[in-house]
Amino acid sequence: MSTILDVAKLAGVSRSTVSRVISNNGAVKPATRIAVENAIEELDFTPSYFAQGIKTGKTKTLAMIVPDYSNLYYGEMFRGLEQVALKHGYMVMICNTDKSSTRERSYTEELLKRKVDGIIYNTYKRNSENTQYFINLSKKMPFVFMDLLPWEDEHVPYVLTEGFESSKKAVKYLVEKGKKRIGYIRMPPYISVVQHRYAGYKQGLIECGIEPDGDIVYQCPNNEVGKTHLEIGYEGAQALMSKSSPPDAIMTSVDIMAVGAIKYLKKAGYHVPHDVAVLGFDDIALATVIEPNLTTIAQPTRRIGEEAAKILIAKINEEENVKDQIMFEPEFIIRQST
Amino acid sequence: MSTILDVAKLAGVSRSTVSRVISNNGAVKPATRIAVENAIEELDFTPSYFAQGIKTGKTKTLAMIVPDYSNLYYGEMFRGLEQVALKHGYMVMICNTDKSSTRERSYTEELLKRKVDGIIYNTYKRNSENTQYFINLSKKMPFVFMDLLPWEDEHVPYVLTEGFESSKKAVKYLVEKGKKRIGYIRMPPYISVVQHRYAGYKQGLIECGIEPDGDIVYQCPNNEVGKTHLEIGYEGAQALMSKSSPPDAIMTSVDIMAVGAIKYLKKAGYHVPHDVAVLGFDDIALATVIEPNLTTIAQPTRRIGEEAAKILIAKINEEENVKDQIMFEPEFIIRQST
DNA sequence: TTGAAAGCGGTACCAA
DNA sequence: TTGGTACCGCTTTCAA
Repeated sequence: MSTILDVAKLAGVSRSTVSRVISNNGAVKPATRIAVENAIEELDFTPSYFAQGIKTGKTKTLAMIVPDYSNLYYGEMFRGLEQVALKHGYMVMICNTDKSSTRERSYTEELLKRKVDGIIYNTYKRNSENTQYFINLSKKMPFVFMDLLPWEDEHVPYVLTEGFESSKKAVKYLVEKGKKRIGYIRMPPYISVVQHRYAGYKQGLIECGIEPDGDIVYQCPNNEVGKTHLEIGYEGAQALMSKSSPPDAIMTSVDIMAVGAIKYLKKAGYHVPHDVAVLGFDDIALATVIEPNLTTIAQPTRRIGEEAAKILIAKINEEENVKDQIMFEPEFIIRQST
Repeated sequence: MSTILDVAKLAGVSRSTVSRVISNNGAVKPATRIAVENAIEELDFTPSYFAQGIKTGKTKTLAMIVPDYSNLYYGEMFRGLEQVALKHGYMVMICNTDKSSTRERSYTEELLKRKVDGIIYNTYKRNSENTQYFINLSKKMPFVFMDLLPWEDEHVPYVLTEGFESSKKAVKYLVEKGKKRIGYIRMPPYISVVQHRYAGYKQGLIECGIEPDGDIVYQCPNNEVGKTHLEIGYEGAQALMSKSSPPDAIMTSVDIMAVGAIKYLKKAGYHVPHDVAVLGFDDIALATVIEPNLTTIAQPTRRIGEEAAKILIAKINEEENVKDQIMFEPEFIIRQST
């Protein structure tokens, strides 16, 4: 492995000049630059990340914290992130926290030690302690919250997909389709982004002149460890259909729950969407695999990842006035399940 | 951020002594060690990865190269990998190559620059040029091939799941079920691990006294860019069923293709498994979501990731006689699709 | 068992 | 536009 000194000697210049060429920082006469570049080429020289980092403090590394990597949603987001990152010479580490707040913290501390340049944080819970920790962190380093509702009183960078209005519209669509009793399967309320969607659902009912009925809202029992979202959807549908006055349509917080719900409904002999319509949120790949294909409120997942990476990189480069709050409009995709 | 010098001052010793304590390298008097540890604690000091790395060359970082991250199979593998890595203080970078050999190379060169301590390589293609490059690399640094057939003439570290015998057995099972014409949907032949499975399929037929018939083997047109495996499965089933003498059972290289095949068969009005049985390989989560649930040859995917990490870490620690060739026996899981 | 000091491979300031 | 040089934070001889 050749060093900057080897290059300097071969090119007949000083180390400083070589440094200027490789970091593209400072004026170098074109002829000199070419000589240096040739020397770099000839020696197949690449600067050491360590030596660079020790001075600059930059690692050219981003990290993404996710609650559950077995949800393909994050895989899709990663692809967008990776693409932008790579274009700018960054690499991405993935930190899977298994929905544990403790692991979110310990992982983050590890990332800080490693001096990653920026962090993308996919929230799972919104409890005050962890949340405050991350809000503080977001003021000290490039940081983006994903899928987390903005706070009124704090400026935090975020990228998310609108969930209130879109859920409201979905309710109206179901009502127009003739559905009278629209149920909901939701995650625990401390998961904030999903709260948003649920609030839209309730508001939609009210605007259609329907009184929201808590009896046909299924909420996952408190923090059921080990239960996948698929299972929650399955059990939710089962619980809702066993009510004395069961729903004729079911909305869910996320697609994968809707898939679980459909699985139960079919098994129990209900026809989807004739007996019960089902509507999801996300538009994961699975939505077009299951039958009937899932009607859903589609997030531009890959683009979300791309934008997050762009925000981070702009902040790392200390660009002024970075637009660091982005809300995407989802797309309502009607398929066979409604 | 405090430095080693701050710790040294506070503990009343030299930088060298602090270094000996943190790297656990060299003799330190117990009392001194405790004083240093207290100072470290008090200052919340953590050594800089850069400064350490510049001397030791170690980054405590692993990388995993995958062809297509939207296949959840790799997500599952990552989980196993991550768990073991974390326990030993390592973090993992994921490199998604989109099945491009060029990107495999460029990504790897980036990893080398970053001095990652070990690489896990999920092969997609087996072309001589890239393969030779990686074989050479595997002799120079901790490296594990995943899902790649061993070579006769080279010792390469690998972790994979047996595919020949298990595929053979699957054929026999289908024959016992009364199936007479067993077709196959496969990936292009340059994907070596899948070759293995296909060879087992053919051998199984022969041992059952059935002449393999190329007419009911669907092979994805050469390197169809943009086609997902799901789509290939769909189109494969379509092609096979349009033959003058269509199959009454279909095996596939991987589960996700089987899912695509089932999707077509149902749409075209065939009953699975009565008209056509379908059998996959992998046991991805989707296998129990689709209907009918997929019969498959299950890989212990998470364990594969764990073992790969263990091999890598053992090699990094320069342990002697590391068992670096592991073949798992798959489990045959009978569900509803056969 | 400890400390002094010379690197490691770069960056960046200052002077020329 | 260039070179000299003092770092960056840690490791590792070498002497004491």
